[in-house]
Amino acid sequence: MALPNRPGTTSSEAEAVLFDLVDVYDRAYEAAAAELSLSPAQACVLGRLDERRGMGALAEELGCDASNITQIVVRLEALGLVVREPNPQDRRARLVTRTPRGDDVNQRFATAFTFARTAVGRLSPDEQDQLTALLRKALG
Amino acid sequence: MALPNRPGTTSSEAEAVLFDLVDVYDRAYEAAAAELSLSPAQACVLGRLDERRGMGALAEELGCDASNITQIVVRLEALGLVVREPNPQDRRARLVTRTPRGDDVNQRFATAFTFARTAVGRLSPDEQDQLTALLRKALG
DNA sequence: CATGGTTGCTTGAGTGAATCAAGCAAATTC
DNA sequence: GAATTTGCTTGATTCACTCAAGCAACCATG
Repeated sequence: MALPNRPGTTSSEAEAVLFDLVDVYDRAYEAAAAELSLSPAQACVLGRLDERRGMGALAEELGCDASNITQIVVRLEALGLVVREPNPQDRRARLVTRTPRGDDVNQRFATAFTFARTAVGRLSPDEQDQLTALLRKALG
Repeated sequence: MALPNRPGTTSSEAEAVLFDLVDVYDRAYEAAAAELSLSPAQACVLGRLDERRGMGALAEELGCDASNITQIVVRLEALGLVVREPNPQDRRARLVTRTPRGDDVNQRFATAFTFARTAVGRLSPDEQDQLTALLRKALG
């Protein structure tokens, strides 16, 4: 299990709940990925492939180096969850697509990662709206 | 930058804001650690050392293998931020303490990691209470 | 067109986090 | 006092991540 991104001290109660939330969320994400024998990074990339797209687009969206994506995609490909096809428009580029098995695993991941669904589900529709508004405001 | 723990699809708005929140939080934590040339895991361990404690206690609190803690502490020790002293009560065990430099770096990390403080600070005291209550309820 | 720069991706080297298995020494239990 | 358990470290392995370098293919511009 990955170490939490949790500071040592907390000044307000609201902050403390926030830390808890992030911690529980991250662990749930990791656990859901692990159920399918995926790393969090692999689950994340797999989830972005509803449409076929290039390596560079993935790197940019996910905010990391292209070579990082290469590695992760290579592993997903080795697992048979993804294929890299040549891009007919640009022979340098490669388009990544989920295989049917990849679709299946991705679907099962979405089912297994219940955290956000469950958490939001504990709130009434009104409360959900309040939460949304408060978090939007807090995020600035 | 680490890949986000973000699923591919989102069903409700509240969920989407939650994903954003976690994403922004994690990136802010990582960035604050990076400012001090620490990894997130190192910053996390350093933050737990307000009192001296054993390796095992750290591992248990942070929910990971003891050997993982060993590595991280070894690196923190190499950076001069932490020392491992023998435990007079139990000669198998070792107590980890921050050095003065460790205290300083930890303090500067706490200052640099403004995310939660800033986010909560955008809310009025009433709103903070509402948020706390909603998140508590959502966390179950 | 040629040639020079840019883009898209991969490779290689290096670091760190994480896990598991194995080991060792000190403590505990019986 | 022998067997077990506890606390930690070591070693091996995997993966994520970054940076630098490289290689094609694309795209100017003259």
